[in-house]
Amino acid sequence: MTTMVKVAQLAGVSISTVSHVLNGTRHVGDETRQRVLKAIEETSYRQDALARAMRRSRTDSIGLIVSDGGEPAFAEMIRGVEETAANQGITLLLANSAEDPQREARAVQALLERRVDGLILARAAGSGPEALAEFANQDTPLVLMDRLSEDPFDQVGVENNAPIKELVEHLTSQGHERILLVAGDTRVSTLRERHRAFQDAMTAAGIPPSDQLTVTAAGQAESDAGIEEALSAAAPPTAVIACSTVLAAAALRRIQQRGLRMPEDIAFAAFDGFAYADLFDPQLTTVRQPAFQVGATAAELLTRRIADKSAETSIVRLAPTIEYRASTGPTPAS
Amino acid sequence: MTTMVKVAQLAGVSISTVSHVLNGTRHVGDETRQRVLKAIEETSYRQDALARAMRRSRTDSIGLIVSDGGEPAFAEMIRGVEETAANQGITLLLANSAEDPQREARAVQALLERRVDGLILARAAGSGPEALAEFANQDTPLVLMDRLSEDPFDQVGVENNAPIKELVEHLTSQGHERILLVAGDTRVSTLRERHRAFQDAMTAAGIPPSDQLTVTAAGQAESDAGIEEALSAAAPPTAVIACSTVLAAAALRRIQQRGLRMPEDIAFAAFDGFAYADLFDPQLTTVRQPAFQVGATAAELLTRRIADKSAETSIVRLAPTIEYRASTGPTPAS
DNA sequence: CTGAAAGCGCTTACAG
DNA sequence: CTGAAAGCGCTTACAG
Repeated sequence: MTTMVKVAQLAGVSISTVSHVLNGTRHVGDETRQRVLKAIEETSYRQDALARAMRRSRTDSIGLIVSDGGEPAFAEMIRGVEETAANQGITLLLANSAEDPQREARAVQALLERRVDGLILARAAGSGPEALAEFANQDTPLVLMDRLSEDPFDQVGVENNAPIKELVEHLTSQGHERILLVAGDTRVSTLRERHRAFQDAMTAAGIPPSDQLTVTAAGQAESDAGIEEALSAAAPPTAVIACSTVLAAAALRRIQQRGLRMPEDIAFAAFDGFAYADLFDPQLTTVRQPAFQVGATAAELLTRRIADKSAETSIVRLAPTIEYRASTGPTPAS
Repeated sequence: MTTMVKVAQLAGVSISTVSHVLNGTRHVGDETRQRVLKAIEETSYRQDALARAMRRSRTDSIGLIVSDGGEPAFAEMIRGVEETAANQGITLLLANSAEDPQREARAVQALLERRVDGLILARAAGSGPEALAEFANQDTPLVLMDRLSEDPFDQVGVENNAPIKELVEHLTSQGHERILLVAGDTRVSTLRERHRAFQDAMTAAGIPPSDQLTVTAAGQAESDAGIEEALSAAAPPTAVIACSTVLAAAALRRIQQRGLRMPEDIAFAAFDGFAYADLFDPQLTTVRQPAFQVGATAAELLTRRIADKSAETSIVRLAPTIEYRASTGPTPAS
């Protein structure tokens, strides 16, 4: 492998000069610079980012740990982070905790050992507060993505209250009173917020939320069972709101199995639904998250923080858009 | 930041000993080792992977460049690579070329500068052979993923011939003769292979493939126009095979717009279709790729190659499974 | 069983 | 306008 020493010898200069030509860190005489450039070319020299990072105490890399790389929304967030980082010459180190706090903890350690300049974290469902203790001392900046908390870090996620409220109002205005909420694992902050927003909106509509019409469950099997039970109750729901893609899929399967028509027998809406919700029949009402933008914003918050560790922490909530389609009946005028 | 020096001082040993305790590279007396461990604990020392990598000429990291992070199949491959790497203590550096050869070239350089131990590449559509020249000298191992080529590298992708052949036979056996192939950008090797397989299978069935019933196009708009033209022809197709998720979505939209019923008016099948193809109505026949497995295999091939640079190169083709559903009419006995 | 020292490939004051 | 040299934090022969 070619190093600066060889380049310097070939060009007849010192390695200082090679370094300065490479990085543009000080003026180099035109003729000298040409010789260096030529030597770089001839030796097909490539800078060693490791050695550079070690001297500069800066790697120009950031880490991203997602809680579920399989969810389409997270795939989009990853794209947003990557693109924003790449545009700034920053390399992305990616890890997936798969909702396992232990894997999350290992990933945090691995990335810190690699001296990332900062870290973006979408926490695993069961991840406790100790996971964040590491970052309290401000050595390595941390940005919380999607799954927010009360901790004093930069954060970016989506607004969960307003869309749920709007959805509930849309359904209740059509006369729905028995609305099933498939909320999933409420240890996850997004799902907890949506659950809470639902209860508030129902209460505001004068319909006390009932446990029979709320499915909260950590696992897939539990969710399935809960949905089945709710749909087969004596007074079944006339509408369903599912709080995530997987939950929506689970609910739709049960609805199809029972031969229920949407929206005649049961109205249906999903938070963060399917990539091609318009291709379903009936087309599905969906709360669409600006997932790419969430990732891009996380990367921006992080680079800002890296540049200025003493800046005020900011918490960004991006607004999802509700795409009304046939599965919830007539589209509201908007 | 704590370094080995501080730990060594605290424990009253040399940094050699600290290093050996940390890495288990030589025996250390039990009492000494305990003192070192205690000092590590007290100082909350964390190894510097950069310095370590520099000395060892090995980073325990690999790079992955995907051509389209937005495609669900690639998201799965990324997961497969990440999980396999993480299980071996290897960190993943991720880049997305977004089908842009220039971004791909930049990503390759960035990852090589970071001294990844090896690279997995799903090439961008328009990427030429010069992109691979870099790797001919065997310095950094390269594995080609999903989009294969004639070049002498380890490669992993899916078998494209057999599923297309089977699909065509399934359709022709039902009497379909005018089958539209939506092939997309045939500069992409997977799409080129599927296109070719289609022509072969049709010829074998005694139906000469026609240009009117083949849409090859690099861009979305072109594809849309081609599909529209084919569907509105005097002798429209009675069946459609779409070669990717985006192409399938484009075709389905046109089919829905025209109010065509599936499979009565037109049969439909997609290669690498939708995450929830069973939730569509009618349910969609889909060729499902083992995408996670493709990623996992890529990572395995790469680590094998890193361990033994002189091993025989291997080309792995994983078999997709065809999920027959209502959109292609009666399911074949299997 | 342990330590002193060289060196991985850079950047960056310091000096002229 | 340019160079000599220290040092980033480790690993690893070499020596005892």
